Amino acid sequence: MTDESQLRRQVVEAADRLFYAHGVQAVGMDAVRAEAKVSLKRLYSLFASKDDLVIEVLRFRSRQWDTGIAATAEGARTPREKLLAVYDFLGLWFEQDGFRGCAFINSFGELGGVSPRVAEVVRRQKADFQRYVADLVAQTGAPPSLAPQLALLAEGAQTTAAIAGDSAAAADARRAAETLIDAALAAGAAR
Amino acid sequence: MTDESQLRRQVVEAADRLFYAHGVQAVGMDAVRAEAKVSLKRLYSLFASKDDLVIEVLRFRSRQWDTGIAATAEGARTPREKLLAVYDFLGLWFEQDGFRGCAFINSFGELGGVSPRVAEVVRRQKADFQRYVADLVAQTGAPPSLAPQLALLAEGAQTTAAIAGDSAAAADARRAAETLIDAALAAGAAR
DNA sequence: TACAGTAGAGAACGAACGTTCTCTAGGCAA
DNA sequence: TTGCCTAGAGAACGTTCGTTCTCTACTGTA
Repeated sequence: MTDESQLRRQVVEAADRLFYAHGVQAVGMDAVRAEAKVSLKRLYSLFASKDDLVIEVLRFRSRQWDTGIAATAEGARTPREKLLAVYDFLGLWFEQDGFRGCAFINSFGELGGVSPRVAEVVRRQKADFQRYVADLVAQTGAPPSLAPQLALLAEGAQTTAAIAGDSAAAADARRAAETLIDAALAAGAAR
Repeated sequence: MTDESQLRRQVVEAADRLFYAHGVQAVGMDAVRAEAKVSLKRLYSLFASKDDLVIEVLRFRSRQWDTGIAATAEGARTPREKLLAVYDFLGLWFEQDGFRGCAFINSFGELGGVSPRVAEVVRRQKADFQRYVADLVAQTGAPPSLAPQLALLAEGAQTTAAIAGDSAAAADARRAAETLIDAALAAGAAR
């Protein structure tokens, strides 16, 4: 049982590496098998189909994102700093070797039009992030309309960094976020 | 000759519809043939391979984007209004039936990892847009650092609207852009 | 009418892929 | 040791897809 869940994780991580680097459809199940160092039989005993594996990989990425964001927020004290920490987190990520954008956005572009399950997982992930930002915005006392604006910056930074191959988008987004937060707080205070 | 270029356009538009709706790899050349109402032989006499067709479709989208943005800017007088018109353009696009995000971002996610040609076309398209925004920013007199911030909002709006299936992202981006532009101009004036 | 050339329809080919099946070797109980 | 069960390696199967080939019908010309 523990052995099985450990194997599942091993396969999911291997598939995640390959899917992220090359795209889902460009990676065959045999390549996943080789990367995960499992037999094809075992692979199909752990996941009924490639579709199921793809969904599991996305859920895995989702958990990774959550813990990464939470860890970065740890180092920040005020809600404002926690919000800005999101962009610092993005900056570190963009610098990593093999960064190729947001796996959810990529998967949505590739499979969202044909796989409702993929579309749903991606939608949920993005909705969760919107909620996370909205909570922090509420804690700053700024009006709720600030939250989607800050989320837009984060989404835009991910695609821009991926396509331009330049991590500067994180710093750009952070500076824009500072301006927006300060303006929102000033507008609130003036009222 | 004119006949040939007209046929090419007919095929490119058909392929664009299918690729955009379902993703490139989910659409076979036979489906393109059916949608374009051409024979397979003719199809391959117009485009040497599916790869070539994909590139041509992206270039077609690129021209469409350029003319769309230019047309929207027509109705605006000041550089500031031209910048904000970008988000109005996005808003109209998001409302259209079958909107499924930015074709360049989608293609990059699907094929960027395996096709350098696709990655290059996407990169160029996004760089052109950055330049367009930077030109307008310069005309407003705001510091150049404002430009990538405004571009981030546009990129983020496209993915957010696609995934959430909600066109509100355009209005969010527009409001954020107004705030950023005003803040940048105020900071410049204060100096 | 006879014929050459062209283009369409779609069959055919070869490769790749998701999935299943077969064969074999190794471990373990009796 | 003998027999049984499991699991790995990878062959095999059925399908899909990109691309090419074949056959047929039609057009225009002499």
